[in-house]
Amino acid sequence: MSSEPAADIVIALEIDDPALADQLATLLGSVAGLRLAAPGEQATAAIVARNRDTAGGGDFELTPRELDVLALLAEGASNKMIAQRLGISVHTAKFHVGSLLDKLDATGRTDAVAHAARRGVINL
Amino acid sequence: MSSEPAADIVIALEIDDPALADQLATLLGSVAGLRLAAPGEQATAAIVARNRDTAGGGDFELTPRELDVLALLAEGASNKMIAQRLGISVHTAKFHVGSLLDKLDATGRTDAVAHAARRGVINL
DNA sequence: GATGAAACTGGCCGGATGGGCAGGGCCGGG
DNA sequence: CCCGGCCCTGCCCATCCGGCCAGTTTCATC
Repeated sequence: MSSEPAADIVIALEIDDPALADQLATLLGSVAGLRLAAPGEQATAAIVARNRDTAGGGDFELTPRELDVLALLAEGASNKMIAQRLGISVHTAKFHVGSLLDKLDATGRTDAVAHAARRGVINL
Repeated sequence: MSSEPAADIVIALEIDDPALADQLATLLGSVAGLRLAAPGEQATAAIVARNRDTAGGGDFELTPRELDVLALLAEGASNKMIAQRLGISVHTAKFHVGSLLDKLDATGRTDAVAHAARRGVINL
């Protein structure tokens, strides 16, 4: 293995705004001596948003009930647990989870909490 | 969408480590479409240190392979996807996920990524 | 050579998950 | 009054998940 004198600086993008994140990813992707972090990778530094601008594209509105199940989802709760905690039936829990997956554009509950955490909808 | 780079992205450096800050300043200073913020200037984004020292008591010893599947887990990947991405069988993927659940004290894969994110093992 | 850890693979099975279908009630805007 | 959104519930079904059993190889250490 060719050991370079200085390893690349690994930078994680923690930007809510998809457009801005994409711009930065493009700009930084071609910079030598610097590399974007893969999901889950330990980064040296992170880029965070500074000014809170109203997100134009990825704007979604979760209903109060959906926020409830999302919080429980982040705790690793099963549909049965969600139903018990919220005093609703398992079917309704699945119903809300389904809406969450749709609105968050997630393939599963794990992906849903990851996306929500990335966008700052929930706080892990 | 023809989005023209109307204005440069202004980035503030908020790094304690002078050496790292200097490196980043040098690297980013030569990137077109992006400039560093003047002192006190309103920045679009900020770069913060993500150097987490996990040394201490509660530190996990996840094997390299387990870190691989954990990263994919954070992307919402199914066992099948993990197997394909890693070039292993679904059984082995499930095996590693099982070890992960055990070591992270999680009840499921969703709980596992939440715990891992909370403890800084991964960054979403 | 033995011993252990890590990685890998297989089968089996109960339960959870996700998506589809179908309803219902409540409430506010047009 | 009717329509739409939100919330709730039921059933069916293919798939996935997690845990159990079993085995293999490779590698480093003793």
